[in-house]
Amino acid sequence: MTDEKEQWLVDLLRRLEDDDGKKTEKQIRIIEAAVEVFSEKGFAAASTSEIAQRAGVAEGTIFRHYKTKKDLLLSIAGPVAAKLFAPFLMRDFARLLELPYDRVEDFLRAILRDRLEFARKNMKLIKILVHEVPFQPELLAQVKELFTHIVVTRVEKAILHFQAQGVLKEIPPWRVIRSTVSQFVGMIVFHVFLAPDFPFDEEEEIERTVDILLHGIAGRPS
Amino acid sequence: MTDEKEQWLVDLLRRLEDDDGKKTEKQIRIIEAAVEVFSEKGFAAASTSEIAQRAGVAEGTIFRHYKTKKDLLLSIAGPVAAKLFAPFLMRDFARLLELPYDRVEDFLRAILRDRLEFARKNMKLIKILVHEVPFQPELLAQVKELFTHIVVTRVEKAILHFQAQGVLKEIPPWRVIRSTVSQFVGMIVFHVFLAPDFPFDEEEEIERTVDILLHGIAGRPS
Amino acid sequence: MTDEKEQWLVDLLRRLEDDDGKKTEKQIRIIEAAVEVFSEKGFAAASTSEIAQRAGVAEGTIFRHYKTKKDLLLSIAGPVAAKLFAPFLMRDFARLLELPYDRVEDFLRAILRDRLEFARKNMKLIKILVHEVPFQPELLAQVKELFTHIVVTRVEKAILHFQAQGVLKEIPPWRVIRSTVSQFVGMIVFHVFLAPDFPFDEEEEIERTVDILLHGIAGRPS
Amino acid sequence: MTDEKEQWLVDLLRRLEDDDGKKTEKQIRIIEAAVEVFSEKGFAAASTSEIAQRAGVAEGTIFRHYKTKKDLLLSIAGPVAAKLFAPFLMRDFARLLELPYDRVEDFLRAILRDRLEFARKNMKLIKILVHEVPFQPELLAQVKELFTHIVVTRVEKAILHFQAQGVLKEIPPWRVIRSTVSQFVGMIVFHVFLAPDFPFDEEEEIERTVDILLHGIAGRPS
DNA sequence: GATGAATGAGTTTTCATTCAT
DNA sequence: TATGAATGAAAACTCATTCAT
Repeated sequence: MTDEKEQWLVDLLRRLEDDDGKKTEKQIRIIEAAVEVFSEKGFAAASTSEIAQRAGVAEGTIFRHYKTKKDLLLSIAGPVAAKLFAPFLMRDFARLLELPYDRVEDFLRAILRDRLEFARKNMKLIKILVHEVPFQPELLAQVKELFTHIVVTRVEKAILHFQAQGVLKEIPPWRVIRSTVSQFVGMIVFHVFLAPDFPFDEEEEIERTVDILLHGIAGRPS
Repeated sequence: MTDEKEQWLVDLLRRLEDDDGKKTEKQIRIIEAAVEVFSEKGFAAASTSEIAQRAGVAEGTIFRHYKTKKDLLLSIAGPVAAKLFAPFLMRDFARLLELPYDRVEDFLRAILRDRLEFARKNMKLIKILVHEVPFQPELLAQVKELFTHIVVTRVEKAILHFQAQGVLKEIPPWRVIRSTVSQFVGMIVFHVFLAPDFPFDEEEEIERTVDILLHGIAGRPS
Repeated sequence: MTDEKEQWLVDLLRRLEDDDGKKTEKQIRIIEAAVEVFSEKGFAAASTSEIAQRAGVAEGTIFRHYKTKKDLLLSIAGPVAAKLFAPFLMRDFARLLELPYDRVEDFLRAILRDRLEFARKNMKLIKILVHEVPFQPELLAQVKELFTHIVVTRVEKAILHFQAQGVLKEIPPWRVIRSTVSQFVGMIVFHVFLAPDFPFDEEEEIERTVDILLHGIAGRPS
Repeated sequence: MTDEKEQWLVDLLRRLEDDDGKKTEKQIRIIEAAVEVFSEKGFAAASTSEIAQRAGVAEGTIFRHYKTKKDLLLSIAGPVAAKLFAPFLMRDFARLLELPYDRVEDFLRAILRDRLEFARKNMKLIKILVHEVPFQPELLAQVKELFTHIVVTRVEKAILHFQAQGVLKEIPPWRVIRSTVSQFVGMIVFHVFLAPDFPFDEEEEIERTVDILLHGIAGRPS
């Protein structure tokens, strides 16, 4: 990994932490209210006056902290994009390659468990991000940049490593990524967004999902 | 299948066909323009005046045909929801159960091929549907109703049938559905929406995707 | 009475009768619907499309018969104004002066009875007239012209005649007119518009009202 | 009078006074402009843009103070309804019953004088009220409630009291009320609305009107 | 004569943003 | 820093009127 890329990562992580610091109480209330309203009605249909009302501040106060309504959106949705990919940015991720090869399943389970938890805690933020990405070029660029960066610098390497060990099929890495993301996203969307009341044993769910990802849904030809 | 359910299906299909009939030329231009603008900016951020302009009609003309802007949206997004599930409503689908058991892969490929084609032809409509469903209770209800109906009356039966034949693993049907939908949606989203310029051999893509769905991404422990 | 004035009266009466002749069935339905809608919502708040709908004709049909919406109003409200004053225009009215002086009460009763009946049969039309007169200069002029004409040419003469006979107090005729109109209008408004369900013996009501007009509400100082 | 009723009265009077307090200058200008335009064209035909223009404010400003155009109307017409009946709500009114019986005429004169003055000062407001009451159920209900309340709790008692003293004829109170209202309204409508330029000696006018009300228009049979 | 789709000017209403306090 | 009244541009929607059929 080049110095430049390391720097980028360090900056990002620092920004994410700053995020929660140095904010007045009103600013926090504004963000919270904005998250609520944006996720309920969508960005375009949300009105700053409703946000102000729910935050218990004057309309003008919003514009003291955020130049425009879109600024407010970006200050909310931007960090989520980064946090979404955070696990892959952590130094821990690199150690993955040192794992004994038969622990890959554990790793996939850990990732899924972590992102499921994250999605549950950040439902509204994720809803906002997903809905606004297609309409906000800045967000789209940010997400693409993050995703590409991560995939290129880390995930792809890991996949190739596991393929060399024979743990994964010899198929193009992007296909592995796509399938994994598909299964994981499908599982998370179902449990968090579509059927949040569906009762389930989380650990078993995770295990089954990883199992299907690895071994498919076909029966064993006897 | 009960008569009542058959009737529902017949009604729906007829409605879908009527859809394209008996429309004045201006009405068609309005719909086309609305699809464009809605998919570009999202429903809330789209203005009826821009739609009118692109359709080359007076703004009032829109409101002669559609009582409100939301009416216009629903008249566009409603049918898409139905068409999205159309293949499962066709009589042909029932014949699936008569297939020789080793042809299940062919069937999955056919479905994926068909929906990929549909997505490509209806990109904008699907984008609109997906984006507005969470904000329009009417749409949500419609989609849920369709999905539930189809799953309950048809797909589940097919899955149980194939499981009895040993073609599919003995896991809860909803898990089969979720995994299949996840893989298929992931593949379609990637090729149609995220990377439409990615060069690929469609038939191979389909085959690989079905293969991963059925047999997973794990390597063969030699 | 001068020839000119006689001519005016003759013209008016003829016009009133023509009114109901030579009208197509659709025209009649339009008028009826317009009366309904105008009286329910007021002229300005009434829409031609609602009138067309209630009349069961196409919107364009209204404009084939009436150049503008206001035209439609005037064709409805104008005649009512004339009919409102009709009794004073009739030849019979002139004979009033030949009545024995002690029959004045009978005459007042007859007028009140007649106008009460008229109001009951033309509630909606009168409502329209009253509400639109202040906003439609043409109507206002028409009403003023009619009222002045009648008062000057007929009623005033009658009052002076009765005063000469000692049947009426020696007060300015306009004061007699005002008091009479006030009492009569008050009575009609009450029974027809304000409390149409108030049960009452019409003949007694009329008698009492005329009695109060003539002799007041004061008790007899014993 | 029960406590509850007293409370109602107190509330109403306080509301009427508040009415003129705590209003920004722009708000006052909006009200004034609205009164002008509503009285000139009627509510439905008045446009908020004209009101804004005459008030010298932006159109949006109107809607900051009044949620809808109808809100603006009600905030204007509502209080008028109350003020119209105010004299009967005052504590002074109760003292009427203590007057020497031969002062009833003075009392009627005072009422008439007061309401004549009120009408002159509030021509436009009264015009608006009268014209909109039939089309705004809220207003109608308010007026009915006020009128009924007053009549039942106060006026009727006074009439019975005077009848017991022999000052008024033994006729049903509602008939006394109707005749009085008719005569007074007739007089006020004439002098304020129909013929505002008619030159007259106000005191004499009032006296004559009360005289006719009390003793009628019949001549003294000599 | 009758229709009803189309118009476009006008209406009420919303709302992000500014600014004096 | 915070406020909230004020703005005005733009939004959704209405409707009397026209005109080709």
